[in-house]
Amino acid sequence: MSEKTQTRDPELTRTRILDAAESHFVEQGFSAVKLSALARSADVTKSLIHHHFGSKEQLWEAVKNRAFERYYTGQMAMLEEAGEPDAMLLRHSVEAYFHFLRDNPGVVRLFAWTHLEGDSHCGELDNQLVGAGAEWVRQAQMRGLLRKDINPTHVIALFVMTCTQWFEAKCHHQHWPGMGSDEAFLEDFLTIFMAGVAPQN
Amino acid sequence: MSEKTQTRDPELTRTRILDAAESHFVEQGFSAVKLSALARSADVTKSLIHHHFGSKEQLWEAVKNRAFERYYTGQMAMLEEAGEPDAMLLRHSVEAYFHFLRDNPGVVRLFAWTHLEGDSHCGELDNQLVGAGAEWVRQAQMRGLLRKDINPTHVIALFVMTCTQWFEAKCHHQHWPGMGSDEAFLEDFLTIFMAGVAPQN
DNA sequence: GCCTCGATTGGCCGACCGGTCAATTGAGTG
DNA sequence: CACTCAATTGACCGGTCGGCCAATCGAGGC
Repeated sequence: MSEKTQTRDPELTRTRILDAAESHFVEQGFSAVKLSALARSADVTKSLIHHHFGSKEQLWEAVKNRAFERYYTGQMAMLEEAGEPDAMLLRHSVEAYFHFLRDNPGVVRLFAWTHLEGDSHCGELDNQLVGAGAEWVRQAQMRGLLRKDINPTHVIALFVMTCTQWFEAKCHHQHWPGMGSDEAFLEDFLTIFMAGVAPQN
Repeated sequence: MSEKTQTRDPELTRTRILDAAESHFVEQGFSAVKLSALARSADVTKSLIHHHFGSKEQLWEAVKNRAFERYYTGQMAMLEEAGEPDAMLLRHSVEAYFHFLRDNPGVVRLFAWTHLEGDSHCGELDNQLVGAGAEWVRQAQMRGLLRKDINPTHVIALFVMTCTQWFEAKCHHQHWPGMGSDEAFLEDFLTIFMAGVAPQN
């Protein structure tokens, strides 16, 4: 059978630690996390964490790497199933990205913590992603689907940043007077964005 | 003369501590800051910090309050000198906000740290700001200067969030292929944004 | 010239942090 | 079965964290 009842399972232990660590780091950032509490919530001894990951810093790196790899592959899959560049693709990409972030709040916070730390590594990870997106925009521009007088990379950056900030700073602006729901904001953003990038007559 | 050479100046001490604390907190966030290092860089004893501010947490609150008050009054001043709602006001507001953030990188990071902490207090501070901005958008909509089918608050939120995220996550996307300078991005954003909120024919 | 009271100092404390280590356990190997 | 080696444990360490306190200092009021 596949389920092992063995008392020792280093692989499972590793992921148990990683899972607990991710939730702690996502919630509190690097320096506020205490290894003792982390060990407790992973039902593991502190020494075991050091055995598997070396140090708190290395554990943090491991957590980030795993999360960003998940993010990266998820985005890559999205991008590949996108299909032919037509008028609606950009709209659908924005919607997909927005909903992806909504469903993965952890990754948004992880990104935010690393931004504040000045860690640019995770930013370099999605160079390909952005490059591919920008390339698509460029093609759409040539086909007359999008206006030509804007930097393709900026188009991608604009919607990525907007989606990110919406979820990252939600606690900040959710009390603003007149603020709508996730979907209402997305709809208005898409209205403005799509009209803004459309070819001018 | 105005310059006092007295050995004791509690007011100056307070601001020396606040200044040093702000730069530390901006750089490292709350929990990574060590009071001992902070005291050293403020040229002050640790005890003196406790004497004036009570605890690390209260000092953090004081730093945030001072910074956000500065932010708030700065924005209020900007808003009041804005003048009559004409076609260019929105564009100029975006430019002004963008450049304000560029020239005050500390406040961006301070906002970001508090977002991640889940502190919604500073978000409530600018309810009036956003309310006033949204009201202006509403008037512009009625005058036919802006399209009517979008939530005014979302218009404000969109450009605020974009400017914020641009500076907050700069380390993340500055290596993206094809990314332009501050001004180049602002120009493209304004192009898209202004075309997007313009009345549709 | 005291006297008062806040400003300021240095020394100190208990808690707890991340990390180490020697010892034990258990699963695989031959 | 014995041997090996990684997994796992619990006790422990040095460092330093935020915070406290008694003593000293200095400016201003009477």
